[in-house]
Amino acid sequence: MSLPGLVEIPYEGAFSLEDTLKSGQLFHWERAALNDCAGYAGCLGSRGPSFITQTEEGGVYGLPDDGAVLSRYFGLDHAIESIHGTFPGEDAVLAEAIAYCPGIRLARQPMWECLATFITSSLKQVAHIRAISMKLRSRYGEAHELAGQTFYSYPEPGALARAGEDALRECSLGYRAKSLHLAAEAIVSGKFDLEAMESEEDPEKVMAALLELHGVGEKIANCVLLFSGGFHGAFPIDVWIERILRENYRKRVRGHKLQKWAVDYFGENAGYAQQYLFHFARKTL
DNA sequence: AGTCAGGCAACGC
DNA sequence: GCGTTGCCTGAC
Repeated sequence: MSLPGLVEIPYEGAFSLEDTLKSGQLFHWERAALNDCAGYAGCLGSRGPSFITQTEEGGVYGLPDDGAVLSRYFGLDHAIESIHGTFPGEDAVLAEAIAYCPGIRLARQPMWECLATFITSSLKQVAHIRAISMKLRSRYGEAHELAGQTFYSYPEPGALARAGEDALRECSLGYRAKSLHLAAEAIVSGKFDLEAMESEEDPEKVMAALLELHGVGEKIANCVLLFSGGFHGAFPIDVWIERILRENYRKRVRGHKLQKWAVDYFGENAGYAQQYLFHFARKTL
């Protein structure tokens, strides 16, 4: 099957576009229709809008380019079966979480967009994170047209640095405005070398650089490693993960000890396990 | 009206 | 190291 004007994006294993978009990594994709085909559209970093859709049979189709950009962005190049092979053998909880939502993928977002979005996420719920992202985009990003709708790219660090903390506060950011503004300035000044960090292969180095930023702690840094850096061993612990580790895995420790246990126990793809468990916990606990 | 939410930094011990 | 507290905002 093919869809007019769209490129098919191949993948192996389970994939659900809907579940991936709802899984707490990506906050700005919007429903859109292209050539009478219903799907989702959004900007990747500072690029113009992309479009993606999934048929009932599971086929994934998108624009623009040859699909390689979208494939990488949505983790369609991940070998899910072999990732599952690295999980602990006997784990009924994880098995149930995977069965609950088998099609979730770890995205690979542009680093600045990911970092900035998670800086604004602290003590916020998904709907609000989304509202903040959209407001920042429409105010400081660049407008692009697709199929009669307007989509905004995520603002460049320079745009947010110039805007200033007080202006950012007007986007419902509260105390997060300071952190976001400082992060933007750190990138503009080169204090945080975004380009170097995007291509850095050692997660420890990226982690160390991220923790230097005001407003970035272990949780947000791990989110950036996992959702942008492609380091699938990173294991962000938020209240939901902590809850499921406590209630279903009987773990009573917290902080670094819990972090170390999780990484050791779930293994090299602990972050994928985290993503299944997170979604499962959010729906069932 | 008060509580609480998908963290963090600053401070006290 | 560990625990506590204040922080903006919106939803209930």
